[in-house]
Amino acid sequence: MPITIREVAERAGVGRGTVSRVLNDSPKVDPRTRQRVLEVIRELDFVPSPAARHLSMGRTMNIGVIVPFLTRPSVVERLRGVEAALSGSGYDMVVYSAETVERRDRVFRDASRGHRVDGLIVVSIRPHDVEVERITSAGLPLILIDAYHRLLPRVVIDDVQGGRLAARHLLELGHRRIGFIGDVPRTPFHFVSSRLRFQGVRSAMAAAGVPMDPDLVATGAPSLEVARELVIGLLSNAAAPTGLVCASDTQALGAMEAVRALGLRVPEDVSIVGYDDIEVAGYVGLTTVRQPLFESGGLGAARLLEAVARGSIPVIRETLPVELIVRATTAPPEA
Amino acid sequence: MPITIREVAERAGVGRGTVSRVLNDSPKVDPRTRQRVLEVIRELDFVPSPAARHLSMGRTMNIGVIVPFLTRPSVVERLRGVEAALSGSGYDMVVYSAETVERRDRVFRDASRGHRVDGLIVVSIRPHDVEVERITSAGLPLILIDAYHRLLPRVVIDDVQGGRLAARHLLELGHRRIGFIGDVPRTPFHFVSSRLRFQGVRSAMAAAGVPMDPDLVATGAPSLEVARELVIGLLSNAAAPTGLVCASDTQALGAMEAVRALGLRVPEDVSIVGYDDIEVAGYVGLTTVRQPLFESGGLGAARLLEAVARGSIPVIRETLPVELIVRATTAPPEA
DNA sequence: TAGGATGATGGGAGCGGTTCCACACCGCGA
DNA sequence: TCGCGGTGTGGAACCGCTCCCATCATCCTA
Repeated sequence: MPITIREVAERAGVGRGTVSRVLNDSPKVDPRTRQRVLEVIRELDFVPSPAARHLSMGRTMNIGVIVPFLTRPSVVERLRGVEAALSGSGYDMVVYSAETVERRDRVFRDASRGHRVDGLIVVSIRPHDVEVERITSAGLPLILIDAYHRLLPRVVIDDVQGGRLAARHLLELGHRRIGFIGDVPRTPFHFVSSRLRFQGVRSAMAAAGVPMDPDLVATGAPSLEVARELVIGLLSNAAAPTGLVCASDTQALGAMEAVRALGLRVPEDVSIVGYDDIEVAGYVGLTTVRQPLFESGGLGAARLLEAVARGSIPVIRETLPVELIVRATTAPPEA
Repeated sequence: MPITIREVAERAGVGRGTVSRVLNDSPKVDPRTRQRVLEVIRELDFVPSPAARHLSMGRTMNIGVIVPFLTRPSVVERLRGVEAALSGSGYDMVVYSAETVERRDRVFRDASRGHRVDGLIVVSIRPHDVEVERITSAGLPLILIDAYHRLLPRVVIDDVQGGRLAARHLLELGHRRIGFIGDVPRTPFHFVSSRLRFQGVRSAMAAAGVPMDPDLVATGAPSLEVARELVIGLLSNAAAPTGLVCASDTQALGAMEAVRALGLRVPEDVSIVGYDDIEVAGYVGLTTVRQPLFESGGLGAARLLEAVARGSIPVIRETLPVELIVRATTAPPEA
């Protein structure tokens, strides 16, 4: 049975209120008394019960993080950022993972109902209006990372710019027939990054006065295998693309495999640009767009903590920049 | 201000005790009363406060998970398994990440002191004896995943067998000069899997009557780059290995890069076996050892939940099997 | 019809903290 | 010497729930 504040008080010969005051370092405690209490606390290895503290203060010292598939490296990286920012703040990180569509809704209810957490971070998922309504009306601070909602604060990464950089790079190399491999347009989670990246590609093309051929755009589940099949389809086309922008490195790897499967070469026959800069990207020499994933998680968490401390809703709409990493999968088109 | 049990009781015209009984579906409640209470609960969208519940029951409904680097895909995969097993159990998952050595100790203290969690899962880290002592004497159920301690229950994967399978595969192909690329022997986290895998390699070699050349063993940080340098060193040797077993796929990728950097070919000049079967392994055709990572997390969490329910310590020492996935990076040695 | 067994219920106590109020004690000036 | 304000302090009340005990209604049996 763990030590309670009462035993500390007895042992130190003071009242429970005084111990509490020491714990919350309230100013009105005699230095000598404080010293004595602190000694007893150390001696007994006393740690106040979070549950009791929460009950009387109405705060839980938990921050909830709702994430989609932990299989996505980008999600994990953001989660790491959140964890790093939370660590040392006194807040614990409670992870709610919405791996499947059915779990999505339950996770939102679990996380936002009752008094489970003091604040909520939602990564890469767009909450429904009713969820937003419930959460905000419950006074629960909420921040989105890599997601958009007109009523909510967010930290996002400049996906449009990322797509633009990728396409512009190919254009500058001299490519004209540029394709795009993206995520399916409408997912139950409302992932939007792929769409935004595509938007960036289009805008770069438009700026360069190069028409975008809709036949060179293909979407599907963001797996290596699906991407490979999509790209095989594109390349079998009469007017095949000479350059491809992919919405993720995983898909870019699939694209590379497709090119090779057709007996073609990267970058001589087809240039490929990925997105994410995952570890193997460097290994295979993939030209890609790097995003500050870790930082986005950290920034979101930091802003949320401020809001929780102030008891207000976070105010931030920040867009972090991306960076093009040129490696070996892009080159001027032959012929 | 959220609804409390008192308001539900008033509105339903019953006592608080009765509402509590309904919530915990205790048998002794008249069906009609229960019905009425449930209606009011739904009507008011009432959710009992976890903090209050915890305080009076002495349970927090939190399970703590201590993990090392979330950058390791294997750790994330196990975490997914834990999360899946916890989901729907009513328990929330609190993640403590020990990214750095300094944080390691603090994380253990945070997680085990006070009444923060009802049970603890430690992934891939070996707790110190004093930590074990403190946690168990506090009556906190604890289970290790991918780690060993003589006093603690565990779920591990058969690393020795994995190493053995990998080496045996190379031996059967006719290799005799077999090397090993592993993790540094002593890390602050006490990672042991690399060592066990090496042990398996040795035992397979011994069983086949093939001597193991200590010059063909190299260890270093488990990154692609470090592995590449190590392998370049090995291959520059007078009597270079024809086959390599690597303690992780990441290292195997580094090894492949090294082989190529030296103008040699995989598998014609050097056969390579990885470990983990991460996503890109299939992509690059890496022969590797697949382990039930997700399952190990799930099994550990399930056993812990049972123990928490029974109020006892978990009793399990389970070793899960591995599987060799033969792809394109292994072949009989030339010459 | 009285008495006992049984089942359903109300409500007090307690979980371990925080907060607030009352009070003891101090030094001060009148 | 007395009264005053300020400072530290002890302890009651409370946070929202569970648990347990006492109470009461009901039904069965002698």
